[in-house]
Amino acid sequence: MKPRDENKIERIYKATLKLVTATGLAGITMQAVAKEAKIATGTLYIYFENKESLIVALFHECIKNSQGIFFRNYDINAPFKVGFQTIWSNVLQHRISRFDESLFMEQCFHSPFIDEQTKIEAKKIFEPLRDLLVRGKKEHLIKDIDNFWLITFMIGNINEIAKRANYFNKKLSPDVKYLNFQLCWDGIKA
Amino acid sequence: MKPRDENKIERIYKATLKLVTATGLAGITMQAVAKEAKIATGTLYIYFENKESLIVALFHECIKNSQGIFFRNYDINAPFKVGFQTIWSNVLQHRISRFDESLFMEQCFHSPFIDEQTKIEAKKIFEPLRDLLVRGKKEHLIKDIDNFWLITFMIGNINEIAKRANYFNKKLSPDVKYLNFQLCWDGIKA
DNA sequence: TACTTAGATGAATATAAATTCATTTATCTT
DNA sequence: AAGATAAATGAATTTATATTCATCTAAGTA
Repeated sequence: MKPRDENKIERIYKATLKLVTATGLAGITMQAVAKEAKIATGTLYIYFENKESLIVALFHECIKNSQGIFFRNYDINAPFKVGFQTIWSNVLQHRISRFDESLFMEQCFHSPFIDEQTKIEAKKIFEPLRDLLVRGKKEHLIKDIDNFWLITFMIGNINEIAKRANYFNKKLSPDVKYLNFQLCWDGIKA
Repeated sequence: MKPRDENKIERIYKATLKLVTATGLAGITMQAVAKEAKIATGTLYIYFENKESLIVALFHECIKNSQGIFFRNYDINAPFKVGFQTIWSNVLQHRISRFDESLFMEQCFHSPFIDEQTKIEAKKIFEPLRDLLVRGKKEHLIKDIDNFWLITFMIGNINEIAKRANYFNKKLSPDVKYLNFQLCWDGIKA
């Protein structure tokens, strides 16, 4: 038998992300994906049952990728601010280096493809961050505000940096990253 | 001759926004819009040349609506913090009360429907805010950081509050608004 | 009141996109 | 090396969606 070309799924994902970045979820077609991935349209259906399952599979892949990055080098025993800054940097790093995946996930959240249950699952990524924030409040290092709003503040901040950096083609030097972190930190600190 | 029912355009816009909120730009069809607006599909084409021009027209309508709200009650001669808080509140108010419009505009930015020139035009809304921030820096009230990042910080903050408030069905009481403004203000203040 | 004009309708048509499938190709097994 | 098996292809088919148009309706005008 002929074995599968195991790079093909990767190629299909890449192609889909590229097209979604260019034209949005509304603009992609299976033919365009196939062409971009340099395979025949029929081949898509060997790897994915249909368009919806391609998108759902890619969504889960993106979630998995982000999990691997968000808590990299995060030491639960490090001082609060160190841990917080590590996660902040990781999430920003993720949004920048995998901008197309971030955009794709965001569009999926408001599409007919992803069901409610999946959305709820996807939110659980941030559990360790919640624990850290509780600790920060106990240690009186940050404002005593509901985690919900602290995370809203932090994530909103990071998402917009990534979006506008990408959109306006801004380079995120260490200085610029530091300055942005400072805005976020001064906001939440006690 | 039979006159146009001038409420019809409004009904079509409402229907489109409702559907985009529910299923994203990727999910809408002209038939669904017509059904939601309780008119015949053919009637859509009396008011709009085609699907694209419906979306483009609605996009411009949304931009216009936001302009009217962002600088309401904004007094250019008021103290810096007052002016800043007025704009912050207005933008948040807009994002909340016209959440569907905000979502629609955001999706349009990454869709095949809106061209580059239109996107650039749409960004000009915030001009008066830029002037205010320059003044705040001159008066040493806020950090001496490029406007680009200050606006990124402020808008990212507001957008995420609106999104998560909507998504998790959170009520934004004056207390919660104040607490969120405090996070933003402590971030940018000198 | 009869006539004219433009809006409204929704079934019919055109177009575009998703999906299938007969055929070809590549690799493995014996 | 021949046969078996599954991948790959892309044209053909099906399905979905955009758009048109013959017909009807309502309001204005003479």
